Amino acid sequence: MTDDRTLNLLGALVLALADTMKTATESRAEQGAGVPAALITIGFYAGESIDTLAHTLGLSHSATVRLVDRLVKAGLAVRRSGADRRTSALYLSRRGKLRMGAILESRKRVLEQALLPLTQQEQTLLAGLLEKLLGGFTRDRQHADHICRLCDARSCPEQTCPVECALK
Amino acid sequence: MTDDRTLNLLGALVLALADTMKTATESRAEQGAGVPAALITIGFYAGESIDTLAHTLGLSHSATVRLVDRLVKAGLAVRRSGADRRTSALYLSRRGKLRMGAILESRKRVLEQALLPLTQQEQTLLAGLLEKLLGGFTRDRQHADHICRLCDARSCPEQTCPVECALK
DNA sequence: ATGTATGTATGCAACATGCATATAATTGGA
DNA sequence: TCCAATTATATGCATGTTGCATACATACAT
Repeated sequence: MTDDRTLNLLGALVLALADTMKTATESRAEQGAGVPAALITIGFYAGESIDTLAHTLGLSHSATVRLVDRLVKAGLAVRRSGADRRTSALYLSRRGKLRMGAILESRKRVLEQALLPLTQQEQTLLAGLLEKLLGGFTRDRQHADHICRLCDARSCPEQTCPVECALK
Repeated sequence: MTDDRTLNLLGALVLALADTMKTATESRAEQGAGVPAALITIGFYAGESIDTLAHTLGLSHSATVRLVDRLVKAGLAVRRSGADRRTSALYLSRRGKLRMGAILESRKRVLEQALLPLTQQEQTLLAGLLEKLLGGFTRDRQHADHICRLCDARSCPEQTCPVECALK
């Protein structure tokens, strides 16, 4: 039995922050909506296939092919030959890595700014609640990857990530 | 000085919940992305102009005109004459009100489900933190409307809404 | 009265997307 | 060894939403 007002508060914050993150990260991207998540995913999972990327992004296969086309054309990513001769292995170029860094930085600033109203103590408290929420929310492997598609994996060890841990 | 991991947790939850809310509300809408917010906004602010709606939705004027066209064509909304002879006043039809109810219901279910891992106490705690975050995040009138564009105004009195209160 | 601002509508081009389909490569069985 | 089913990628096509520039009507101010 949840207070309806709490629902609205959560819904509103989620919407507001997601909007702002979207704007901030896409302004650094220049090639459309899926780009930030694509760069970050490829960056952290170098050598990934297009198919895997498609699942993480939640796009159709064809949409992902075009997205990769755009990244390659913009000099941000490269297709190399993968394990199979069917599969391409995706990597970020030097430029792509820089872009990825800028996107992560941009996202970080938005979240830092959002957390300013909370004291250190309150932030720790919030982190605990978020862990529980994320743990309960995660459905499966694919969903987990999708949820974490914009995360900065450098500051989020898998062993303690509530999304990862929910799978075990 | 915020822990980087806390940032990721917040970013991940925000992304995950926003995605799910988007999917849930749009599956009830049938005419594209802006529709849920449009129906809810028109529903709670009957007689609103297209221009005002555009600002709340964060769309260009022309995009909003087409959106309203679609709503009208689908029998969900009607254009009536407003204060001016320039301005149209937007209202929901009977069908539109039903649709709005379904969208709100859908959103509510997602948020309720998400909050299940928390005890009653923890939910109250979270609500307090969310109030602070929302209060600090809100920039101005227009931003406030944008943030609350999917809220169920029936369960969120203006006097205590942190987004509203941040403006004063 | 006349020029400026406001609200709405439309022509146009750009762009991302999904579906259906094509092609190439791998795998597993007969 | 060969053929069918599966897997991975790529492309033609249609659809749908968007913003920009522009047009038009109405309101307002000087």
